Amino acid sequence: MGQKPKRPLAPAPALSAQDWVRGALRMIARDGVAAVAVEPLARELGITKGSFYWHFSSRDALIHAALKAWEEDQGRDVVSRYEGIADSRQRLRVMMFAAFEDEENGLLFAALAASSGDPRVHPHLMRASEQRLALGIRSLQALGMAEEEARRKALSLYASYAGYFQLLRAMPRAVRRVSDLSAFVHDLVDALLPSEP
Amino acid sequence: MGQKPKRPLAPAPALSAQDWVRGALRMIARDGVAAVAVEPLARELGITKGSFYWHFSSRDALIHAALKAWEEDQGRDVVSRYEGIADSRQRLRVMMFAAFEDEENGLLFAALAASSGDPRVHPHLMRASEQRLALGIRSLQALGMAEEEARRKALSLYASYAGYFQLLRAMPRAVRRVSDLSAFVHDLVDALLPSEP
DNA sequence: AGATATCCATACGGAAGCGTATGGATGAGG
DNA sequence: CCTCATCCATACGCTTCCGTATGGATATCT
Repeated sequence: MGQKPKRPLAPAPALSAQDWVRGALRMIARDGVAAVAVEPLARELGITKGSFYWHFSSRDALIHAALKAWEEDQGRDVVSRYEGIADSRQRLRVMMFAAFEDEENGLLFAALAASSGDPRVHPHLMRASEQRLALGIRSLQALGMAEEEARRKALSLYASYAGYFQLLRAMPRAVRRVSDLSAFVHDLVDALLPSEP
Repeated sequence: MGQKPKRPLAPAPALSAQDWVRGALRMIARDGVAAVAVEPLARELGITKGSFYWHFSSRDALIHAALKAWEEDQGRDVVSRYEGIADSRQRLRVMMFAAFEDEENGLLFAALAASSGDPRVHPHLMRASEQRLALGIRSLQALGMAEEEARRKALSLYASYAGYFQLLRAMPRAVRRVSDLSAFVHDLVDALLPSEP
């Protein structure tokens, strides 16, 4: 007697570094990068710091791992899913609809953008954004748009995306009661893309 | 001798609560609401906590004062500057241009939106946003737009605003090298507002 | 069974910030 | 000159978190 194993009965599946990374991403999505703290996260996972410092050398290492995982995800998506679509107009439409419909990713993006002041976040956010912007600009130019205008329009589209999820994160109810999402995106795309040839 | 008055010679102008509020707003604009800390801010002002706790009862009181000041500023601007313009199309154009051109306010808005998870920020951000959105919706309806569409378009405009400054805050150089601001806003307004009658 | 590697608990020291307590400095009024 | 209100400095206890040290538990291999 006198045992106090804390963990009920199961022999504890042993947490992996992945589990910590996923937890960190959850915390980022909820409260931003600055809120990623070792002890609170350990409590959330029902474990102690002892585990954490076995898997990671420091809090910074965890944050970097989480951001790296995020950036790789984004890159994979953009390249694999959209680069392949030949028709530029169609590619842009698909990109926009997919972007707006993936709420989880959109809210995570908003959380990272909210933490853009953090020097650990900045480079990852930068690369992901420039990749998307570049793809948008190329697509618009392929539709016969001059470079300057293509840059402006691509920025408009990207700002709309960023702002939408920023607002959704800040005041979900106010945004959702505005209207149907697909009608919203439809309007947006119709307004910002050049009309069909 | 042996005096160490720290403050050079002038008899110290005596800091006001206003000074602390302004400092808090600077810190918010730079690093978000969570970064508003008493001791660092005191150091920034070349003074100590002793002063702070004479003017304010707590850190929270300072934050609330700063947010209140911000909201009142916003409200005053919207009401006085734009409510008076009779022509709806013109009012919308003026609002958008003024909003995009006021970089300081835009970046402060972005910083507050980035801190939207903070329960102290939320109500203020909410009221300011709903006021602007409502004005946008009314203006668009006055142009003959149906309510549903007006809501969507107003949200598009507001999301563009929010996203633009979020991106400007996150990656100023990347955004600025996209193009001329006024051309950007011109494009945006032309795309999202109904064409002239 | 004994040894080794893996994974985690606990306890500690140190940093940073909040809020309080207390007293010093300065200026205005009597 | 003395007093009192205003404004600030300093020192303290408290909390939260980081990172380290150390040992315990469990599983696997031999």
